[in-house]
Amino acid sequence: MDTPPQAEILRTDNLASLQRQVVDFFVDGVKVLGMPRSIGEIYGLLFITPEPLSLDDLVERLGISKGSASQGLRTLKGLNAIRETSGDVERRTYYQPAIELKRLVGGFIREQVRPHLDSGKSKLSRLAQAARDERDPQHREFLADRIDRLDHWMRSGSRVVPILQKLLGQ
Amino acid sequence: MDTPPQAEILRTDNLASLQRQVVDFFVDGVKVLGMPRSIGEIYGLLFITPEPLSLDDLVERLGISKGSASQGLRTLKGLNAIRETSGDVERRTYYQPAIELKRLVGGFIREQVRPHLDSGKSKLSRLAQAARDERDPQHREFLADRIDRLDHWMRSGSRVVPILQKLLGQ
DNA sequence: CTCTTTGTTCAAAAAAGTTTGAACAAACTG
DNA sequence: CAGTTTGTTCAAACTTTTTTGAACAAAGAG
Repeated sequence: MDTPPQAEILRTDNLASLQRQVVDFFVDGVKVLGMPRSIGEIYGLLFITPEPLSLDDLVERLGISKGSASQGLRTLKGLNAIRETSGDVERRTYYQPAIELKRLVGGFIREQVRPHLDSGKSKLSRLAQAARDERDPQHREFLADRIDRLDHWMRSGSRVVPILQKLLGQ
Repeated sequence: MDTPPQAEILRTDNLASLQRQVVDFFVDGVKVLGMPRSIGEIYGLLFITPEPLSLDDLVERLGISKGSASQGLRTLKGLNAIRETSGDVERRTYYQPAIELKRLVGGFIREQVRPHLDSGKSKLSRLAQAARDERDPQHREFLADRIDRLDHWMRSGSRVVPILQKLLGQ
């Protein structure tokens, strides 16, 4: 946590200064959300480029590997963060960014937030059961209290998610 | 992202099963928030232990190094997530968890959310300036549009934070 | 069917992030 | 003061995560 930013200097890409700035902006953004830099680079470049880009365009302009680009595009698809434009004659697939905040937030919540809330809830009920097995009544009460509190936290979280989603809708 | 959980098997600690479960629950929790496991372990153990614990208690029970424990406690202090109990006669410092969700959320927002929002805003204004330097009017308009959109996103984010904080205020 | 283009997969390499532990500082004790 | 206890620091070791790139699959073109 809190490690100083790496050099940022020797990346060999083919971007103009403004593009690089935007890409870095998104790299920071996705890092905050716990995602790898390649995701931010790909989305960022799509975001600041008027025309749709192909996988090979991304590889060339960002100076990343085909593997990274392919994997990054897959994740972005899963998040509903990009659209594929099926070129009519072209065989190659071209990508454009989804730019509606609502859509992006929705994808993130579906893919990254909900699963954790769900698995947390199931762990919590196993935990509650274990707490009931405690022999010492005093300690059992303490455990029940703490686990109850955890349960409240999780509920608060679940309650807040749709509100958040609504507030960021547009 | 999305890497399978590691073994979790060879850790040598001195915890009962239920304690271990709770600690792991918090480890997962802080990982989601982008923090290292030691933070989750320390907070988790404090959370599920009735009496205050010292740094050496944490080292011994969790099987982590003094360095980790010291650094973890420092971070938790910064987040307002623990309280130090100044033992009257005891020289040693003992720690208890702060268990009010409001307080925890507040600390997290102050330490982890606000700084990113702030640095994002300043990067964005530099970006807006750069966009005005674009020569081609068509492309300049495109850039202005995109950067304007980014600005809206940041504003939405800033607007939502205090609401979130209020909603989670117990 | 063979060649080419486009994209995917995944083991190994590299990078990033975390933990350790020995050296050090601070402050109390006798 | 010298010795002890408590806690901090930070470079090196280690762990985890990400990226690379070569091998492979799929599907169109000739």
